[in-house]
Amino acid sequence: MSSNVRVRFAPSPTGYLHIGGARTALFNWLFARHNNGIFLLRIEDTDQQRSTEEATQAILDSMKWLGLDWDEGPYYQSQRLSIYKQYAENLVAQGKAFYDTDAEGRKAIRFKMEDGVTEFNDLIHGNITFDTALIEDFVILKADGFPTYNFACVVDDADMEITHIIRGDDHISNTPKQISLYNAFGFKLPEFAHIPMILGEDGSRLSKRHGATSVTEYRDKGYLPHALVNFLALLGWSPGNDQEILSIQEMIEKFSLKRANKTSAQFNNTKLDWMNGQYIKNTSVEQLTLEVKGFFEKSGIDMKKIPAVWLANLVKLYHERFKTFQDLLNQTGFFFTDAVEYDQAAVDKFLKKEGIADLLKEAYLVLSLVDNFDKQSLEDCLRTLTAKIGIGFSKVAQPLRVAITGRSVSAGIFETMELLGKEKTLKKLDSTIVTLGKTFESVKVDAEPSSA
RNA sequence: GCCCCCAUCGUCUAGCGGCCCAGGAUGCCAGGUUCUCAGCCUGGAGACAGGGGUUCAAAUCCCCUUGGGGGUACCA
Repeated sequence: MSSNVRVRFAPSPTGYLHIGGARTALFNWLFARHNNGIFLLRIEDTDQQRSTEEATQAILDSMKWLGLDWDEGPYYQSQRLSIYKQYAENLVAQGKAFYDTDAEGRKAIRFKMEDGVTEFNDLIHGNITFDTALIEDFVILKADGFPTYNFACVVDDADMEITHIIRGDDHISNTPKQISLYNAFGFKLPEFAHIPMILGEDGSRLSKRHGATSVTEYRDKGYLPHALVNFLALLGWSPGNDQEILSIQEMIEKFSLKRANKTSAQFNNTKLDWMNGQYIKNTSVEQLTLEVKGFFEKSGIDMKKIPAVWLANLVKLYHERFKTFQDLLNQTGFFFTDAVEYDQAAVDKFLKKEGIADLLKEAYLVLSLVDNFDKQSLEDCLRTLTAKIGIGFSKVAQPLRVAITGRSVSAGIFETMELLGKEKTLKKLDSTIVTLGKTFESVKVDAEPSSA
């Protein structure tokens, strides 16, 4: 069943789609889908200086990545110049607008603001009143023949029969101008819903200095689009119960402007990370493996030599341990290199002890004798070793972990060795034993070469 | 400066006059599981910006103050 609801997302292509814009797009999209209405996309490229094709493409890509599909458009305002001109001249003919030349000699058309009171009922804020005497006659058609935002917006929204204007509340103060325009033309007024803005983590306006602010950056850092959508949906809206993880379908079913907030929200990367982790845990290993492959490839790892089964095992081992694909890459980088990159703190804590080299050599020896290099055999092997020496298991597990992975933190040591394989495990271990003798000064070890 | 919007734990929020000495999530702290971390489980600390009203009763309604955000362009 369709309805007459028609909404739009109308970004200006002067930069990437940022988080705030994405949330506005999402609310429009959810509103349209919930009401079986139409969601259309309109590119407001009326600023010839700042609009770029790259930005337009980035916005379209971001929308697609997020899954925000549109039913009409994208329409480009730059292709509708004659329409705006016609409407503007019509206003001049009616005496509601006039030509004006500024100090720089630029000739533009200005709209005559009538003194009075403009009041409208915002779907989110309720009644909002403005004294239009405080608003000056504003330009509607610039000297370059392009319309200004307020003008093009009204002409298009009326022409495209937009029923609900859902946009950031930074547009509240534009609304009286637009309403005056609607009235001047005799257009039917749409409903207005001004949703709060998204602020940076420090509560100030979201800007580049807050780190990642564009949708593409989140994509490139290995976030899942649904997680971002879910997170964004909960910024300024809630389903009314304690549910935080919602499928797209659930969001559509439950979405309502009545449950949208008036208060601006601060973007919180930490919670986004948690949510992305939740989505990763709820995504199958098969699916993740596919995406991880693509992500690792883009990150410069030669995946052609990596068997699919092996990668799936890696993903399985880290399934509950990583929050983003970038995070996974950071944690598992050592699997893809021969050299061991040491974390200094880990070395200081676990390798700079007397007798460590000997202990690792013993470990090397027994490990080299393990035929089936699987986690069970490895566990039996190492537990036997520590029992024989008479030390706690962690006394060997940690040095071994640092020796092989370079860090004090990793997935289970047996699983890690199994996945790494006997050859590479021994190679890394040997490399550490050698390094211990050479450069980890303050450690007294014999200069004899490590056994192989 | 002027105009507009907003105000519940650090953060995201539930709450729409009594069910709230305020619930959930995240983050943080502690304990458990354990080869480390993560995860998971259990517990804990943590908020109605301040001041006036209205009312038998206010986080919820009104006013003021303060704080934050937005606008004031031939930007959108």
